[in-house]
Amino acid sequence: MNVLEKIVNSVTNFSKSERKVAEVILANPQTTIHSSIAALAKMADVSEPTVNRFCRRLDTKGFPDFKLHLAQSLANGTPYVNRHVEEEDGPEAYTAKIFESTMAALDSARHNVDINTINRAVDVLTQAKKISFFGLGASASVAHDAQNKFFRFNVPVVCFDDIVMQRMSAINSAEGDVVVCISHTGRTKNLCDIASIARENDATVIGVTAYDSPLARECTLVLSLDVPEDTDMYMPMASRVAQLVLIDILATGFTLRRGSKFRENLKKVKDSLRGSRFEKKDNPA
Amino acid sequence: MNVLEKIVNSVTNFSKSERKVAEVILANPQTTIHSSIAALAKMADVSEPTVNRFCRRLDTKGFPDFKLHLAQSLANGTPYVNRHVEEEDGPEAYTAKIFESTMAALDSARHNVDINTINRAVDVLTQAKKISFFGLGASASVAHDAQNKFFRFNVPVVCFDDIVMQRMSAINSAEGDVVVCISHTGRTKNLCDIASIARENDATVIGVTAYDSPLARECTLVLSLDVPEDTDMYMPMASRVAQLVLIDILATGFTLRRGSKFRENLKKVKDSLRGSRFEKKDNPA
DNA sequence: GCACATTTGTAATTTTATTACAATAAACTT
DNA sequence: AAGTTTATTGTAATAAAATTACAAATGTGC
Repeated sequence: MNVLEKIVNSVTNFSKSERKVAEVILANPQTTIHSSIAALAKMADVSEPTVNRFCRRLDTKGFPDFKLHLAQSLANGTPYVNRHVEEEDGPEAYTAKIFESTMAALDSARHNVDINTINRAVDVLTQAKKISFFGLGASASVAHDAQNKFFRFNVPVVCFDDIVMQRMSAINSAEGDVVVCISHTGRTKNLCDIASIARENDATVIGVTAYDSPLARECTLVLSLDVPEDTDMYMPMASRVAQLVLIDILATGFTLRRGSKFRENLKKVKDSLRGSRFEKKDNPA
Repeated sequence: MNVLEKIVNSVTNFSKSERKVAEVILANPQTTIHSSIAALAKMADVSEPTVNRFCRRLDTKGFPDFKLHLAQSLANGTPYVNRHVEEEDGPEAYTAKIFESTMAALDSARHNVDINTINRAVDVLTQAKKISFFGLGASASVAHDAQNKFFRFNVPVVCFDDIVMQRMSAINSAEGDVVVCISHTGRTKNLCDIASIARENDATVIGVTAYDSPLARECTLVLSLDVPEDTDMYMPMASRVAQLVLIDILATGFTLRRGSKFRENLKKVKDSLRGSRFEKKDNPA
């Protein structure tokens, strides 16, 4: 356990003077690691040996060792845990929490995702005659993003966030076409229909969705991303970031499969943007 | 920069004896933080002052301070470094690399982002009569996502990924309106125009873009995210994830500012989706 | 209110780090 | 290549910091 947490947890075991020391340390931990035992003792208005005893009570070898542990706690604190945003949080607090819980979500997704399925999805995508990305609501922007990526590969790509268009597109799909359905919950009725229609027309359907959901059952291949979502906010946040990263992975797999010759192509696409941009001073031509 | 990396990087600037010290430290960093200067000097077979000079060369105040920095580096363990995808990478490799570099990007963004500006942006957004999100290319999907979030707040929100629509919308903006322009590079000419037009019409312009870019100069408020992008892939990946997280943060700040009463509203929006979804077995009604 | 235990502080000691300076080694000049 | 300069390293003295031993003070139970 982290020293800082340890201090908080064992406050009850401390004596009066030790508590004074704890308070000073918790109030300015960053200062503490750069202070001598004498300075800290003075700040807490106790004697030096009291500080030393305080350190020992926390199972450290002494004051310098304690500072080491404290420094480590401060370096990363609780690395990437899913901390929920609370009513009273100020900007620093909620910013940190959202970054951290997003990272925690990615970390979790990384361990849960099935590499094998990813590989098969890449297989299917590289051989596709046409690729369609469908999503609704929050997942629509993920579908758009996917389109923006795969479009660069010079493959026919479509993306619809309109049920009617999706439906028409699905009905027109044929063998060799790949339909990617994106939905965090996997319970959106309309999207399940789309998946079902596409399959009936012999398209391969990849679901970026929850394993064991109605949508998953309609798909040929399911890419599941078990992400713990903070439902307090009533908005999909971390889950959608994980979906995007998954798209990045599929796109990367795609380019790698196609080989280096193909990557020249990507460079061309990127270079084509130059005309629409202001040049960087240090990057003429 | 992390002390360990610093040692590796500045190895060329070291003298012979200092290099001996560096080797010993790199070989057993964990031991180092629990050693005295005398012990370390002996291990490296140099004198104590040499060790001290070594520490100073690394911009630390002395040996104890150096140990503190080293402890922090070790705590971090630099778990999420930006590892580049390579030609020969298999699915496990590139999947892991993309997850990790995305997380590294978020970690970096977290430390670079200016909380103060975030707070001011939230201020401005909560007071907006109308909010517009504009992005082009890869940033368009970020804009869509933002729309999807802010739309739930029952505030007038628009989002265009079409230059003509953006232009018309910008020209019609007025005091009290907030325009959010999203662009990783900040060099997209058309978007700079939009920002400029919006400002001329007294709208507040928030730029989610690179600090010190043409777009940034047109904005009232700049939210910069200094993310190291893997340009080998010729696609914006990590940077766009960071932008999304930033949107999440702004949306969260918005809801917190509005208070708990307002959050009831969000729940209603979410509940409204129920009809379009298959119910969960364990969640009837 | 006294004996005992716990907590806290003072002062001495020890450990640890730093400084000042001298010796050595390397580089450069003529 | 010898002499001069500069950089590097080490020795010994000094200073700083932390720890220990012990004594005073405070609190607790009977």
